[in-house]
Amino acid sequence: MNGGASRSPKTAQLYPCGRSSRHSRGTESAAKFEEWRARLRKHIAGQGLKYTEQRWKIASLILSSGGHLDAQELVARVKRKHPGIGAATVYRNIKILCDASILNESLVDSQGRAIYEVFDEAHHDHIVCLDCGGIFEFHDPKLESLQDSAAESIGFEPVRHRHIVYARCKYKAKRSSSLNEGIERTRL
Amino acid sequence: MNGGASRSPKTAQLYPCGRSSRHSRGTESAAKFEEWRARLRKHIAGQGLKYTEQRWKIASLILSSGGHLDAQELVARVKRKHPGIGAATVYRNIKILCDASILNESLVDSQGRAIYEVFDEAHHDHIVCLDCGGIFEFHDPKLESLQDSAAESIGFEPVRHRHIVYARCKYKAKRSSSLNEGIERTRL
DNA sequence: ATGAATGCAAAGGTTTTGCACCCCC
DNA sequence: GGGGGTGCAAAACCTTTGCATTCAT
Repeated sequence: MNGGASRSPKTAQLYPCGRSSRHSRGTESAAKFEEWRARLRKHIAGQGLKYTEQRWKIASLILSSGGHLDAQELVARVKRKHPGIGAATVYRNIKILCDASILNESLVDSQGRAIYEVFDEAHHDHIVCLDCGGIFEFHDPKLESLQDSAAESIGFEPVRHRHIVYARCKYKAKRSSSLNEGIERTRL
Repeated sequence: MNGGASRSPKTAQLYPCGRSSRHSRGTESAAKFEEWRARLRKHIAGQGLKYTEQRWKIASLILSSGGHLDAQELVARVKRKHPGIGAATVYRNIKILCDASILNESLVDSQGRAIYEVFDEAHHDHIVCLDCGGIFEFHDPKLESLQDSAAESIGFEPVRHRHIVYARCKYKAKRSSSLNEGIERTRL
C-alpha cells in the first residue's frame, strides 16, 4: 500500500513524484527521544502502569519512522525489527501510546484505514496524494476559523475535526521541481 | 450505536437534542424513485451487469431510509426487511451502487466506520455530533475554495476531500430551540 | 510479592470468496 | 443458452481476549 515509503530514513527522494516522505518532525534527535521517553514514563507512572522494554521499543520505532502508519504496518515493522514482540502487544500499546499523547490517530487513508502519527501539539490537516500514496500535512488558520464559525452558526460547538484533501501531485511535480523542497509540512 | 436514530421516518424529533435525523433528501418521492431506478438501469446496462430484484430492493431500502448508514447497519436492515437476501449480496451491491452513483461513501463515523449515504450531486461536508451521535450536513463555498487554494498553493491538484467536524449540539439545543427547525442540511 | 505486561493461541467480528444453482437479457 | 447474480458456507482478515508465565517496582 503506502508500504516501502518510509523504509530508508536517510534517502530524501522516496515518492514517485519526487517528494520526500519525511515531514518536519521526521526522525527525532537523541534529545527529543529522551523527551518522549520522559513523557512515556510520566504517563505510565500516573496510571499505575509499568515501563517495559517492549513498550519503549514500539514507541521508539514509531518515533524514528516519524511518518504516518496504520496498525498493520506498525505490527509488521515491529515484527521485522523485534521478532520477539507479539502482535497483541503492539495493539495493546498503540492505545497506551495514544493515551500518553505520543501517538495520535488521524484517520486519513484513502481506504479508510486508521492512520497513526507521532503526536503533534500543533494541529494540522492532511493531504493524501492519489498519485503517490504519500500523506502530507498542511495548516491554514483561516480555514480553521471559517470551519468553526460554520459549525457554530448552525448551533454546534466544534470539538475536533478531520480535514483530508485527496489530491494529485504528479502533474505539478513534473512542471515545477522547485516545489519539492521543504513542503512536506506547510503552514499557510 | 447510532442505531435507532433513523428507524421511524415519520417522527420528527429523533435525537436527544431535539434535532431531526432527516435531512433535505430524506425519504424520496415515487417520481424520484423512478429516477434512481433509471439511473441504476443505465449504469447496469453500460457495464454488462444485470438488473435483479435483490439489487433494486437493496437500493430502494437505502433510498427510503435516506440517512447515513454503515455497511453493517445496511446488512441488518436488508435482513430485517428481506430475510432471503444474504449478506454477501448486500456487500457486493454496495460497491455496484457506489459505482452507479446511487450510494456514496463518506467516512464520517467517530469510530472510523465507513458511512454510506444516498448520492448527492451537491457536495457537502459533515458534522458528527458527539452528544447525540447524529450526522448532519453543511456546505460553505468559501471553505471549499480556501481549501482548494491551500492544496494548490503547495503543489497539489485537489480531487475530493473529506471534511468532518466533530461537535456538540447539547449546549446550544438547550438554549435555543429555534435552531431546531430546518438545519439538518445547511448551506452557508 | 504483587499486579501489570507479555506471548501465544484461540476467539470475535466483519468482509470476501468459492461454488452450485438460478435467472435476467 | 450464457454469463452475471445469488445464497450459503467457508475462508480471509484484522483485532481483541484468555491464560499461563515473566517482569517491573
